[in-house]
Amino acid sequence: MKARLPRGLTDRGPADLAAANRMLEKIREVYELYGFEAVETPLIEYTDALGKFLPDQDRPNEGVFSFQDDDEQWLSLRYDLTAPLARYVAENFDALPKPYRSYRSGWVFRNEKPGPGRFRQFMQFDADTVGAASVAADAEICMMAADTLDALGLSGQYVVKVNNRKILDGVMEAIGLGGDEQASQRLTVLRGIDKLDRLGADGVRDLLGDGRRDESGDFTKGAGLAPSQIERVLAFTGAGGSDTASTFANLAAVVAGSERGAEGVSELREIAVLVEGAGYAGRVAIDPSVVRGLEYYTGPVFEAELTFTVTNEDGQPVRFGSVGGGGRYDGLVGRFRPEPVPATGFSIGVSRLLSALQMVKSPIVANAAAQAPVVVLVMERERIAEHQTLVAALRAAGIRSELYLGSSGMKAQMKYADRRGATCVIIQGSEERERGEVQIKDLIEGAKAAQAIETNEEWRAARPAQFSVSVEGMVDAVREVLARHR
RNA sequence: GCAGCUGUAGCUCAGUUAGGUUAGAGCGUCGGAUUGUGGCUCCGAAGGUCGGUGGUUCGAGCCCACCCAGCUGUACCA
Repeated sequence: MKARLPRGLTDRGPADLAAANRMLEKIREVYELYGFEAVETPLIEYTDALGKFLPDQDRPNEGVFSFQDDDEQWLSLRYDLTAPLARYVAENFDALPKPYRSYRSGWVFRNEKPGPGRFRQFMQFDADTVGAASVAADAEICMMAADTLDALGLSGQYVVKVNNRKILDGVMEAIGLGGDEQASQRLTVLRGIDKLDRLGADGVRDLLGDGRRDESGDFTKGAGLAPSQIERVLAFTGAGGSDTASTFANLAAVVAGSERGAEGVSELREIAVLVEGAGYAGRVAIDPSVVRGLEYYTGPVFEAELTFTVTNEDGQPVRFGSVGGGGRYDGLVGRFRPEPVPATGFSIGVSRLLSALQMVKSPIVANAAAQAPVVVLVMERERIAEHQTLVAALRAAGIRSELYLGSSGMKAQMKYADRRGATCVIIQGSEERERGEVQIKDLIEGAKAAQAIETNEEWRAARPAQFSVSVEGMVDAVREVLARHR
């Protein structure tokens, strides 16, 4: 059998795990500080609780991993953390304080085509406030997102962009796409706008009109809007002015004649006032080009974007882009309840944010991995118990250490220690044992010394960077060596 | 799903103007020189159904058909 990792999934090593844990801990601290509390829900939910999607018998795993329970009910792996939270809140509604503010991180799964930076299993870190209809809740979430990015060492390198779905609804109304029968056309428009950053205004213009042909020759059908309708939509996405006042003036013009649009503008204005009043101007900013592709948002929508540039595979500098997003979803919890329940939340894409932190060499994630263990070599196989006492002494002193457990000779053991990244090894053969001593070899110093050595004979004779200490002195000596290379 | 490209050793790739004996290299791995010392150097070894199946041919890694897988773009992403 061939060992192979399913596509779209990934293994993680010690360095990645340690870095991710450090980052998650930092995010958690900020969320706790804001008074959010932890909650965890399972990876599996009833399929119908996750959304309107129901697996059909032919393709039950389209988009979401699904399977049938022994009672034939459909179960699915969660594809985000929002729908399971909605289920949890609805199910425990009477016991929870409202507004209920909670956070959680965990794996989510999507059965979609993977690509660079896109996996079928990935981690999200969410915070949500359920039961607060005020835009103050939305503003708080945005400010908390900003504080989180600051805490991670990204100050000045991000902006949390805010928009309002109601304004777009107003624009749709104004160009005659308001009715229920045009819902699918509205969704096409929404998704077209969402690609603005990737395709530019011209690409989006094609998508809103007849359609667009990509470089492989594949054709994507457009929304079929008339030129005047398209320009009105683009006037909305391009309404961001040089300052907040001009942005709002542009927005007011774009939604002229739509009550819902005006409501959105006024909500957005309220958020702007709250954010500026709290001193977050510049970090949290109004940006009409943010729409988000999801249908369930009902009001404010946000996106956290990193503004520094990275070079892509073609050598072109591009913005790092979005590391999280969210918005108000007043309809989701209400699906399980007789009364409507307002809610708003924000979701961080953990692995994307982590790669950003690694890219800017954030101290939060640099050298997060534990120092490699001290390796005690086995020189006299029949006296393994005595070697074990050396390891035990190191461990008792809190020093990460291990006994070589393979069957190879000393040379191979040295190679093993080298490959482990060990800072030093402990050598006790019969000579040292009889003297009550051990040899401590500093592998890092030794490697440096080796660079000056040319010949093999010299190399073998030199035995660089190693010294003898009494068994009693071993722990202190090892501590010194470790401290030198920390 | 649609479109394009690519499949030769663990990895990166050669494989020559027209098909021609036993398919190569570098890196990596393992062993030895050095049975108690990482590196360097030298020597050696292991490792391949040439993605699969069928076809053309005296003969296929190379040509043809179909299939599979991977990559890239695009769509979908509730």
